[in-house]
Amino acid sequence: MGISENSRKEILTFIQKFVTLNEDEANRISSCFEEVIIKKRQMVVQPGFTAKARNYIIDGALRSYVVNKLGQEHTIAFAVKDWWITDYNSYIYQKPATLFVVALEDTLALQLNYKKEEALKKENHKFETFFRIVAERGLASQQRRIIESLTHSAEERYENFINNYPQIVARVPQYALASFLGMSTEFLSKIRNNKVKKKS
Amino acid sequence: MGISENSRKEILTFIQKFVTLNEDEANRISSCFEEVIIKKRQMVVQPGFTAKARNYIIDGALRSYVVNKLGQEHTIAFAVKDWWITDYNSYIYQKPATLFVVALEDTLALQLNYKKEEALKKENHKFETFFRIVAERGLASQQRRIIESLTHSAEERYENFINNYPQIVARVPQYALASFLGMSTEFLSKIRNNKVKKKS
DNA sequence: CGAAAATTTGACATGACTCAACTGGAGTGG
DNA sequence: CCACTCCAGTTGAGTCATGTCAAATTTTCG
Repeated sequence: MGISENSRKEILTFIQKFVTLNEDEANRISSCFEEVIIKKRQMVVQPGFTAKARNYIIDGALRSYVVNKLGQEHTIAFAVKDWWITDYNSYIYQKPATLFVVALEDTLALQLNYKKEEALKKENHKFETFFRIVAERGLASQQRRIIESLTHSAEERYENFINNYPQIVARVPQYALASFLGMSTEFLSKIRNNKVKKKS
Repeated sequence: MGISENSRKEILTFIQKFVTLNEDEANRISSCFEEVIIKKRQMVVQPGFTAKARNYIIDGALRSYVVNKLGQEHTIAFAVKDWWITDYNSYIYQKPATLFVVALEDTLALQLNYKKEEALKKENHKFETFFRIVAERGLASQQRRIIESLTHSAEERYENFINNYPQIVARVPQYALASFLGMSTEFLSKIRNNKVKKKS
């Protein structure tokens, strides 16, 4: 019980980018997190079960994905250091998940339980503000993702991704990246190795 | 000046789905909105200019879209009665927009200015809660959109859309729907008229 | 070291796009 | 209120971007 000194420092640094906390507040919010080690391939969310926590990554990488009726996986999100991940439809509405959230490598994360988060938001305006900002930024980032996927070809999406998120590319297997970018692993492989036939 | 009685009632009903307001609070928040009529084809957000307001639709329909370098339009979102729309990347960070937001028909909307929204969120925990919930739900809805677009064929996306949002299909031109669903107008037309060749 | 997982490659298939021509309404001005 | 224009939608032919399949190769890790 209680999180490590380093994790506490990390999460508080993150929170204080957005709101300024006094010592009591810092103690209060940091005490609501649980430190967990998620082993590679371990699931933290599974379809059919309600996501009971959101996960803040201290170190490592998680990935959320759906499996369609043909058995194909589609990556919805990645999370590396400093990012949050969960199945938001499940977490926010506390209903069964449709996503898997799985560790791509051994990962150290802080979990915030839904009930505890509700209590935090209720008891202190600053905590409410913090979660509002996190949600807003998630919204803006997803808007960017939608724009990117609608307006660019497979090759452009890959180029843009490696430019914008090199730290993710470095840690994530290629099949997961391909399914995030909305293409087959084979096609991504061809793009990477310049095997795609081009006109002109 | 001040908004009409009906608009006031509509927005307060919406807000009170999420938080309970006393009379002073109801007066305070409703007084921050401005009622506007947006004529068909009129823009409320344009690339290069910062989105200074978010728009709540009382009646009518708006659409946000990007234009890519080939001049093709891609619809990012629709908004009809009870929905919000803006360029969130521009609004939240108060930086220049990349999207157009335009009226598909003459529309009555309530605009909430960024500065006024900031003040509201700051002064009252309940208002902060309200905007947090709106952002969270937006996030969840965009997560659903991303899943839908990654996991379904053009034809399935169309079928699902008409089942889930018949009220939007009824008000929105087909080219806008096609570009929202990520396909060409011609292809959507063929789907609608069963002109798509199928196997077996 | 060996097995399983991930990636690569080539041949072929196909879903969706482009282009161009045509049709039918809706809006506008005389 | 007619004539004209223009915009949205339709259709078919041809093409292309990306997918599928299957086999070979490389990497990872127990």
